[in-house]
Amino acid sequence: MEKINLTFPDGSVKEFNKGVTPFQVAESISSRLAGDALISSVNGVQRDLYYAINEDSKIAIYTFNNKEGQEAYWHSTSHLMAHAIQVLYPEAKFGVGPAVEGGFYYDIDINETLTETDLEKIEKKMMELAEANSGYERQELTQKEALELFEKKGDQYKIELISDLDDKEVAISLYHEGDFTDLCRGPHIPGTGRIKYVKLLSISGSYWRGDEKNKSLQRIYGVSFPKKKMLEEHLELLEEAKKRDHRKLGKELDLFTVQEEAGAGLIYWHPKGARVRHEIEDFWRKEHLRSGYELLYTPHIGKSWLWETSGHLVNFAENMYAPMQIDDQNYYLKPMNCPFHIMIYKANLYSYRDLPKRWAELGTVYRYEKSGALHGMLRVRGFTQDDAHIFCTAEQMDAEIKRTVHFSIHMLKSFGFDDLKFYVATRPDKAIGDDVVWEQAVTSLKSALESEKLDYEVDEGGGAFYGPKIDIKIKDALKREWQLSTIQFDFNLPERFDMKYIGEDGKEHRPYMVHRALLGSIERFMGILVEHYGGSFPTWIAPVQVAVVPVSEKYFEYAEKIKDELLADDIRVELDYRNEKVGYKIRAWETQKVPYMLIVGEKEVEAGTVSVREHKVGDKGSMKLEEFVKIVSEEIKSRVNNK
RNA sequence: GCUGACGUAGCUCAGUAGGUAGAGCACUUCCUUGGUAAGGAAGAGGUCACCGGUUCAAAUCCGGUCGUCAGCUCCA
Repeated sequence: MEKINLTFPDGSVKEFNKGVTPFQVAESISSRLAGDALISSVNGVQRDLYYAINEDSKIAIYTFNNKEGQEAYWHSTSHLMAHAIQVLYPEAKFGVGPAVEGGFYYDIDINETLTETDLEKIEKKMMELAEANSGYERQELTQKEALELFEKKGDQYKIELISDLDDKEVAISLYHEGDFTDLCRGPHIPGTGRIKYVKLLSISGSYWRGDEKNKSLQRIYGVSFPKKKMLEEHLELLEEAKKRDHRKLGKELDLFTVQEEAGAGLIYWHPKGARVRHEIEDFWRKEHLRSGYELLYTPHIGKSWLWETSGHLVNFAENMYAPMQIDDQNYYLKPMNCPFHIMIYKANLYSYRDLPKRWAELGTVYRYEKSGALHGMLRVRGFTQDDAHIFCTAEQMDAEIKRTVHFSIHMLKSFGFDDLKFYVATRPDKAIGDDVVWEQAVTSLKSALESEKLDYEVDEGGGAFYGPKIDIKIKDALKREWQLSTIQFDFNLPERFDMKYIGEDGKEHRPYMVHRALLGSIERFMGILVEHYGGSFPTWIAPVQVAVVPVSEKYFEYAEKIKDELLADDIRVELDYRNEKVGYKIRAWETQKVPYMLIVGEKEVEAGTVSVREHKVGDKGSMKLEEFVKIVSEEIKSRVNNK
């Protein structure tokens, strides 16, 4: 028997018979691995477990514990779901059914509208089919053969997909599983029996190939796991996300509303939400001043000249609101702050000695968003960017980028976001500015991250048309990613507005320009903050920091004294005058997620103390008010986020 | 914007063989003055999102508008 050498991910090499399959390789390691193995990769190409290896190769075996294995598992489950649907709805036509983050989906075309009950039916059928434990068998064929097959089935979507493939470049493959056949690149898990726990989560519309001109299909989302506990944990996480939904908490904690009568996508900040916002903005301003920024205020509308010059009317028109006529001139509501900051720059002639200029503004902008895109505070039509523009010389560029990245990390961490991911987005297809400048700018962005020893991913072609950018995403308490910061080069505006500065040589030069937003928008940031903390804000940003709870009205006078002293110490305090028992009041403030309660009754009046109760923790015993003030003030001052 | 679902008191929700509305919480008043997650009683509160249609009669059926939700698309 001819032998081949297989190299494992850890670098070790083992000898096998030629034609060995990844499954046999797994078996040779342990029966447990063979049982858990889902797919493999041979020389970097993902393969089914029964793929015959005929030459020396690098091999890796994937189980559900690997991202690769998980994807295959979910992908195979989507086939199983399609299978079940075909059994239940023989007329069904199938679109695509990939694995996605957190599960899988399949787009199907059937005449009736599916409901939640139908999902249960499909789920049940899937489990039935899984028990049959049929294998996923691969078959390769030519484009012509594939077309004939699906024409016979009358599946126009698959026909369209196959027509776009080229069988000289890629193998066109089918996978058979029981009596279900699907066009699929693979690989798949060994058999349906591996699929143990399935939950179909939701159903919604989606266009064939994501194009709204195409027919709308029904998309069923689901998730599956090999172990019951995994499914339970996953569902718990979804449950937790629902509990933390900022729209729900926004209502419960009376932070904000969006009102139908007043307009979609427009946020009304209630007093409690406004207090949180005030804290965020106050901190933001102080930190910017400390970091060498100057603050600006600019108007909310501007003449069309501004937007013609900036190019917004050409490139951003679909997001701008219709103009209003003032003295026979067209004025537009601003979708961005940059032209205004540039106007301030142009009001003076600067020397290279004056640069860099770092100008920041909490600038409220309005953008038209499609009604279906609106979502609580996360996607709105009017929002306040924590915007800034940096104008500098070419020589200063690298240092400014580094400085901005540094500052951004500081800001995000200050709010308790410690898990950060960095992305560098490069030149998109339609872009202005020449390649050399783009190259320089991208290098500058990358080296800024590298010098800070920060890992980053490159988002090829993800830059704005006017320049490349660094995006920073955070992971919240539920491990969900949100993009917050963006740091963008701009090769466009300095040119269009003919900006200049006088260099050392006495001649005019074009300044470099960087746009940046660190928190993104205050509305969106607030929404994310609410979800991250599940409404239990750190004391320094909590709308109410302390609630004073008198045991009965006999102690109102003492309670008022306490309240006044806390107010004098700049602590946000409320006194509960309600004619209720302590238990009732404690429950009320606890559900309002107030960090501290001070219970005062006869004992406290006599001893001159307060009884402290901490949110989520409970009774902390009694102490002198001064002592409590010291503890809380320190907590606020050092902005403790995680207790 | 598109597809689908939904829109009943401040909030969470009941309410289909079409016969002009109900609960809990919250709110108001009274009783109670009570120690660490809901004391008791009474009361007030809704042109059932809006507009139009079918009908003797519409929260309920039909159409349109607005809005919300899940996605698609897009993004701070």
